[in-house]
Amino acid sequence: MVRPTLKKQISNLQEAIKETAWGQITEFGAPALSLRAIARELKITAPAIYNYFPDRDALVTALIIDAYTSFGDSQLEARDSVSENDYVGRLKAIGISYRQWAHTYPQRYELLFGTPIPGYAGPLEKIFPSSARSISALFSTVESIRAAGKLNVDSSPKVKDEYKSHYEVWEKYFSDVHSQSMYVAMMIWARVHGIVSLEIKGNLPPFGKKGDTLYMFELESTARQFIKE
Amino acid sequence: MVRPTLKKQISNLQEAIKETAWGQITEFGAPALSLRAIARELKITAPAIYNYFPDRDALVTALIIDAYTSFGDSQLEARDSVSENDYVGRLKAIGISYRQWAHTYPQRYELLFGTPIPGYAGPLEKIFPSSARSISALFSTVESIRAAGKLNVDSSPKVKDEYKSHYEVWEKYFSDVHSQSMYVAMMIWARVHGIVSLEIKGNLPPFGKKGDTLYMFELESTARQFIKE
DNA sequence: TGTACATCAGTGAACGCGCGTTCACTGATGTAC
DNA sequence: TGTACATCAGTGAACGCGCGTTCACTGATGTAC
Repeated sequence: MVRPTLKKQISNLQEAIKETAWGQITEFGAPALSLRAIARELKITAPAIYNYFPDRDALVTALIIDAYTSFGDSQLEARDSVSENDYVGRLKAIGISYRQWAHTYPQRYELLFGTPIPGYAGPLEKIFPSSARSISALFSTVESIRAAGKLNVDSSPKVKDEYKSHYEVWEKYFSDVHSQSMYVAMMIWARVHGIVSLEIKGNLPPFGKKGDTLYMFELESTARQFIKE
Repeated sequence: MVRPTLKKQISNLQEAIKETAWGQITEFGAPALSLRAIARELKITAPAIYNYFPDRDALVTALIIDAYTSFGDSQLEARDSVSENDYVGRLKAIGISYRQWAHTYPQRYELLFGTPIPGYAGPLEKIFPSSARSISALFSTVESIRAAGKLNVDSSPKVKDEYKSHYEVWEKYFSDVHSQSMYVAMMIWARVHGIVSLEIKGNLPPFGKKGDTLYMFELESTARQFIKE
């Protein structure tokens, strides 16, 4: 029934296509991704790619999902590397891992959180699971802090009922996360994303690759602001 | 000597090209910017554009400089709309204006602070003056706070001498801004940029266009953290 | 074991497309006498 | 005022390029009897 040899070949070339695509993205940027260029580098012809991906968008979608998965792995790993009731430690570990992943794979970070590829409109429902999983490390940690009564509500944004309707999409995946936690998590995410994305784009020139100080300070400030000691 | 009629025509079409370019960027994104598409929309032929811009990159550079100028105008205006010694007021005004400008011109914001256009490597020395000017509203405000002894140094990141060499580029434009102020200004910038860029890219879905609450809260938190009352 | 057959990954030619840029040109406008 | 001339913004054809995608094909591999 199963033909292992063929199957192996298939998955090899499929992986090779994706790897080459990442190489191209690294070198020329995501918007310049081209099936022909990938084929050229792999020394195959362009139509061969169609045996593995129905069209260019499908390849991009696969890349995005892979990137979210890799990102999510590192986030969850960071969270779980610190004991469950060391709240500050978990938050910091997640934050440090966030920046590290982004610096290791700046193009993947760009692909996930930067400008979308022109002409590409991904199937959100396919992407969302891996996307939600990747952010769940942060969400679940903040929620566990709240559940333990350690969330400093006084210095957190107040949830207004009128905004609850906006949660719909997320509630499907984070039904067990209190909206208060979502607000705080979003705030934390925005802070780390702010520094990291300016760093990656080189818009933090006075600090160059030395954003460490700024970043670590921001993690400390943030933990101090939102977590009761 | 001067031929006003001709000159007027020139500047009209030059402006029209840039306006059309912004329209295209709004509709299809910056990376998809195309001289032929602009010409088509203006009902001229593509080579006519070469009378106004030596090549595509020059047009992009002009767009970027214009965007920085527009952005800088709004920043400086916001700063100067509040009396000089109302530090919190000035910071908030700048912050609110930042987000407003970004939401009014999301594509310009993207062009300035988002993913670069593939294949475009702008002449930084041409762009930097307008770029530096645009961020100077924030920098000068933080510096005036520091000079007045109102900067809360305890809750600000500490400047390390080893990083001073990274300031070179910026020092040319901000020689009168203390490095401590730079650190704080960068931190503030990263915070507003974090929220705004997530909003623009739709990555703040539970809040949608309702990022207001989060944003205003962040401005308040930030002012409270860095300014002595 | 040997042969006839089926599968199907990868090929090569071709499609129609849009792009930036060049070039010799044209024709309206404004200038000089 | 009228005419000959200069300017130069915009034209239209052409260049070489790369792209995504389609299609009929080929030829190696594995299967069935």
